[in-house]
Amino acid sequence: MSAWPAVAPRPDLPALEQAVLERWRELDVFRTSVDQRAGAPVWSFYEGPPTANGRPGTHHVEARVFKDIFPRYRTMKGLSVRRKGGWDCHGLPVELEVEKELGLDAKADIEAYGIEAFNERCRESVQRYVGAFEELTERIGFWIDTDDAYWTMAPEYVDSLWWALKELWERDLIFEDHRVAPYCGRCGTALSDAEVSLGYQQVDDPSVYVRFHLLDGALGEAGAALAVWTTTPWTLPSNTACAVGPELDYVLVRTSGFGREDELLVLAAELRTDVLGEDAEVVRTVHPDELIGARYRAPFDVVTMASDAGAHRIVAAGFVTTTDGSGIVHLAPAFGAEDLEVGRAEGLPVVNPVDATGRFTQGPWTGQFVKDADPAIVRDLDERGLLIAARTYTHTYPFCWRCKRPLIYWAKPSWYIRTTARREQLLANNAGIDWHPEHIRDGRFGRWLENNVDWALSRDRYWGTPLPFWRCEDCDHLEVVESRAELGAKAGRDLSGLDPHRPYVDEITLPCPACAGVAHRVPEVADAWFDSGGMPFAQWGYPHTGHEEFARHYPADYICEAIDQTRGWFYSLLAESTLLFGDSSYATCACLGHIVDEDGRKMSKSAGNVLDPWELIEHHGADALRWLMFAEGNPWVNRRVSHNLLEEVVRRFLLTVWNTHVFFVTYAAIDGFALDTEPPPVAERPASDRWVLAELATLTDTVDTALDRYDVSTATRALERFVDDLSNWYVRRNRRRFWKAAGDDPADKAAAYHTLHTCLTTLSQLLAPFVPFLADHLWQDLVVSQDPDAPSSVHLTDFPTPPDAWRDPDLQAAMATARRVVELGRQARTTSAVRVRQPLARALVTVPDAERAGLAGLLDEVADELNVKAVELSDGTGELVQRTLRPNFRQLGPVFQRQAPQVGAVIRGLGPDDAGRIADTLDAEGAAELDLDGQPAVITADMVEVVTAPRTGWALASEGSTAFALDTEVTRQLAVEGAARELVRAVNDLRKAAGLALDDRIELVVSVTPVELDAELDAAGLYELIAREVLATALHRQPVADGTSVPLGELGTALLALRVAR
RNA sequence: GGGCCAAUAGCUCAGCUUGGUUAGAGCGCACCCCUGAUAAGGGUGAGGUCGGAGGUUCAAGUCCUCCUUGGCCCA
Repeated sequence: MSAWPAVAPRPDLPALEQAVLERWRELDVFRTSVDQRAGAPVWSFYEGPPTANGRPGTHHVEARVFKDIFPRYRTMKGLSVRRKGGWDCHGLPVELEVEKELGLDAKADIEAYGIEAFNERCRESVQRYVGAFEELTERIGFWIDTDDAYWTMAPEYVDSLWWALKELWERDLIFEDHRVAPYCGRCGTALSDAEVSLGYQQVDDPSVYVRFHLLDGALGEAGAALAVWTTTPWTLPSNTACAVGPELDYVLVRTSGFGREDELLVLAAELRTDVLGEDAEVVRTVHPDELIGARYRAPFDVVTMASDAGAHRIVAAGFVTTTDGSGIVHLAPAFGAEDLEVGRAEGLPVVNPVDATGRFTQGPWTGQFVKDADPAIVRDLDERGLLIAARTYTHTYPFCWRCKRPLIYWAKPSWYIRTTARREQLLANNAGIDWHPEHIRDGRFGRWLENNVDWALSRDRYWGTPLPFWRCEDCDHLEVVESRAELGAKAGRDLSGLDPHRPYVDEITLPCPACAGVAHRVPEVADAWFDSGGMPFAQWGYPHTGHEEFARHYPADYICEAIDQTRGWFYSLLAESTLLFGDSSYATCACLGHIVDEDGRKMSKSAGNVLDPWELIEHHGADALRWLMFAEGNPWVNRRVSHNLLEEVVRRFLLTVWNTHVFFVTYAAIDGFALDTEPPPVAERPASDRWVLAELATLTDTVDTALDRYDVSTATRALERFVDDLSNWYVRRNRRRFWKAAGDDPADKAAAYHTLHTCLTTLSQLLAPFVPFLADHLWQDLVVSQDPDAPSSVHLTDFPTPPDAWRDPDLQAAMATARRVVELGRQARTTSAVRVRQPLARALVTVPDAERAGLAGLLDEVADELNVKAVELSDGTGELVQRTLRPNFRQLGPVFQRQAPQVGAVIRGLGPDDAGRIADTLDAEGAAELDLDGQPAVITADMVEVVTAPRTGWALASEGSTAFALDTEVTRQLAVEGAARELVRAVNDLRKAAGLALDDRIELVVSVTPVELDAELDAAGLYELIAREVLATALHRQPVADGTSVPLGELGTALLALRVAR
């Protein structure tokens, strides 16, 4: 048998973790843990990788530890859980990072720099940050195979995406159409939402109200005009329709003072005075139905339309509101997303007289930047008598974050995935996903799917998956390829070594199969979310390779990301798998809340409250950070992280585990306890052993069930409670069993050691998925150090299954009662000011009937804890107790309804005599009659709880129907015993002050005065007790020359001296 | 403007799906104890109109409606 390891009373957790990491590396524990489950049923996990475009932050730790815990748990449960890593490599964030490094400012700059060189820099940037992620990943104990990781920029990965795109194309699920996007004319590029949000400014814009003369119906005949509002006069020449709200109220008003006398205008009733002032006279209300379909005269005719059929009429649109404007919205489908949407539904033409630099291409303002043309356009309207009013409007408007120029919303041709064609299936698949939290399904994600619009697939960028679309420059025929192999075949040369990125793919041309023309690749790349959503198949290179792996791992049992991925990864995964395979690519999805700072604020660079994960880990350790993530608050809502919270985790939880562990190992070493000794049968162990094992069994069930349901909160709460029970009840109550002389009761001692060892090793296994470092360290100390044949790491063990012999719910309930009684006893001690070290003679306890039998077996435990010689359990009747009744509303309520509160009051108000009488009646007959304001009311036994309490005049503490009465009389004999206890304490103080080891033996010299006290201590055998307690091999009652004085209150004084025994 | 989430003790959070009359824990605070887990440990106590207003019910922190504040997402 091997020696127990040395354990530090105060551990350096980060250093301990480093040592564990070192051993994991040496023994290749991660790989072993996966490999030893080869052949077991597969539990599939997909890594939704971070985009490697910046250093990892604390929020990455959150997602990554939640991705770690469940695979670890499932592995311990015996499943085969492959952990294939991955890296998202493409996308605008990467490009922006590189642009910043290179000092580039616009697409023109990038093209001047060269796409080839630029993309090379993007590739390098990704690789650089991947390194940073790999480091952190290892340090936090996230077991993911980064050597086996997929990279979305890998040619094979891109091949898979091309296959998917061709598949969608052949199913008619991809099309090209106009798309309105925020656009910077100077930079020549559309901006992403993220970029747009960088550049909002508050500005004054023109706010103009314009007359659109009606041509149809009664209103047209009367010469009425629509009052139309816009803040972008430059879009008016492109007007194709006006929108009204079908639910809004409109009025026809007669007004003067806006350049015309007695004119008739139509606008929203609610906005009449805002637009026209108090003087406008309402002629009549106008129902929207009267407006919808009516034609009006266009404000400009300077722009040519392909066809003006159906244009310049009034349409209905739900988005029209009365928060500002006139309630009549001018529509220019080329310059507004909503405009375009309505325009499509209504079959309106898209009129776009603006080029890619943001300048007019038609009309009198040709060549001008559109926003600069606003004043001239307003002047023109005024000159033609169409201007009602020109005001200013203060609002936030997006500006280009690079060049500070105002953005315009501008329609440009884009590629779409026709997700709307599969909307019902998307919804059905979503309904089958096990969301955590549940509300995501019908809330954020479900709503979003219900309002699904086609997926805007293309980006006019450089570092992305190039769309595999080759278009003939002559006949517009589109050729889509599913791989580099197919591309090579069509191009007639070997392209197997082609880097499928720009600019290389752009250089490939194909002969058009439809005509004699040449097909060039379209310039766009794919939205990087298409890459991410394709990982279920593309990570294996499917369908070109990896059929078997794909089949084995599709769909994922579990994925996890923060809530901001609902419209990102969660959507792209679901959309692609639904469109390609018909089902969802994931069964369970955990959706984490964000990490915020100590004050609940979002962490951001500008607020200066970003916490570097490395700093947190170096201070407190990865386990502390992990436990905080799992245990602090609800994972689905925003949670706080701070040094203070981490310190608390360490103190409250990790160190409590550690202290218990240290206690065990310290005494096991002193005693030479060996694991290979036969453990006493559980049934033969003392009650507290059986109790703690029963609690351990319950804990194991709780943690198992909770993890099975992805519920870390329940699991961590149960673990925290058990650790507290183990440390502050089991160990504290049973300390003496570990240090008492071995000869006294070897079976009891063995029971104690085996019980605590079982608790700690099982705890180590239960903790393994949560705090893998500390758990494995415990395992080394407790198991590996003793048994070279044991699994070399806790992570290679099976999740524990408690034997039925441990289970004992009755004992658990009894101990709960005992502990409640102890609490009351302490309360009684405190109020009576008799310290616990002073023994007392007796106490009387009352508990509810149901708990009496259980408590009876634990009275010694209670007596010992409270230092009372005898704790008696009252039988609830007789002279010593009085009874009162408490109403049980759960039973009373349904029977007495309105009278329930009254009945309850009567029950509560009964004096001890009446209550006792009724309790007896209930006991005998099961029912009793109460007087309810002269009316009889019959109650049954289940409607009341009988509360008994001692009436002895002793110090009393009670709670609910449990009461504790303490006889506080200190007799001379008890006082002398108290003095002996005092001496034990004093000697142990001296031992400690002298720096003695726990098992050093001493010789003790004592001189107690007065002599009567000395004689009493001797007569009661208390000197022997003292000697035993302080490990004195000899106790000399003789004068002490230079001793330590110990006051013994009114009883006398003692002088003490000690030396180490030889 | 729409959607979702949150609001419980000074602070951080449980409890709400299943309504029951004394709403819990940790930290902090006050007082105390222990001294063989000791640069640890333990106890007792104070502290809460459960964000606000209505409603349903014999009974609401818990269910419903509206509102306020904050966060996230979308327009």
